[in-house]
Amino acid sequence: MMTSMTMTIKRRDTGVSLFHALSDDTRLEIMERLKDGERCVCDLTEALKTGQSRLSFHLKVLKDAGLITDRPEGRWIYYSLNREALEELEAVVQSLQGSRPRVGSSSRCR
Amino acid sequence: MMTSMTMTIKRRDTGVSLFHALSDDTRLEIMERLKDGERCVCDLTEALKTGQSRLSFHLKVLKDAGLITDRPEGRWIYYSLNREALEELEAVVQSLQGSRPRVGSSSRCR
DNA sequence: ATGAGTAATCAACATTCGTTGATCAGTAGA
DNA sequence: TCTACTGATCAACGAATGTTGATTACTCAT
Repeated sequence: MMTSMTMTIKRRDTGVSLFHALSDDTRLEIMERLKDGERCVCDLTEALKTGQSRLSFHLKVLKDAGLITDRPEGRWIYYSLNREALEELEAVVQSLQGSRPRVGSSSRCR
Repeated sequence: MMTSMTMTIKRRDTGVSLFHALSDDTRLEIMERLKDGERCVCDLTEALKTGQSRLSFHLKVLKDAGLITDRPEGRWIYYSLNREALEELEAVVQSLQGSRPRVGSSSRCR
């Protein structure tokens, strides 16, 4: 549990990698598609109408960030959302919203 | 108010630009600093111990994404968080978490 | 074993992003 | 007006990211 309102260095790193993974239209659309349940790469290729290696690249980015997981079955590989990573993401966002400015906390330049 | 669980194209675009703006350590640290209240560029330059043009570049990215606003006063410019953009961000994150997979919604490849 | 299907990886290339130092525009004070 | 100061913008460069087509590894069916 995170008690401090100040984001730790570790949490900032986590935030940077989560935000980076989501900072692409194709990857956000992949996340969208996975909300309904797991999907194999062939489904996604068809749904997104894109090349296989391109999709594979983006899946890797999401997987490396921990946002999705994969499960091989036969000759297919199924991808799913990782709900824990999304909770972590929400925590990062909330820590950005967290504190309210203290009265008189504005700096004064002279 | 967004009713559909499906992210619209517009919301995806918003998401991409918000996530991109936050996908950098320096920018996340700027957001951190602004949580306490508005700060002028000179304060931030000193706090982050970085060059002026570099900081200005990152402030512009955050501002273009709508995450911060600026207010000129005399020869200084004060930056603040834009709470609305943070709420928008939270909404995007929640829409990623939104639905639970329906039973039997997994695709089956044959 | 062979052939077809699925998906990861690689190399090459193009595009985008971040950094640096210089210049420019605006403001305040002498 | 002249000077000092703050901060945006620009050009040049290098680094990181995304795209494409080809290759590779693996599984399944025949």
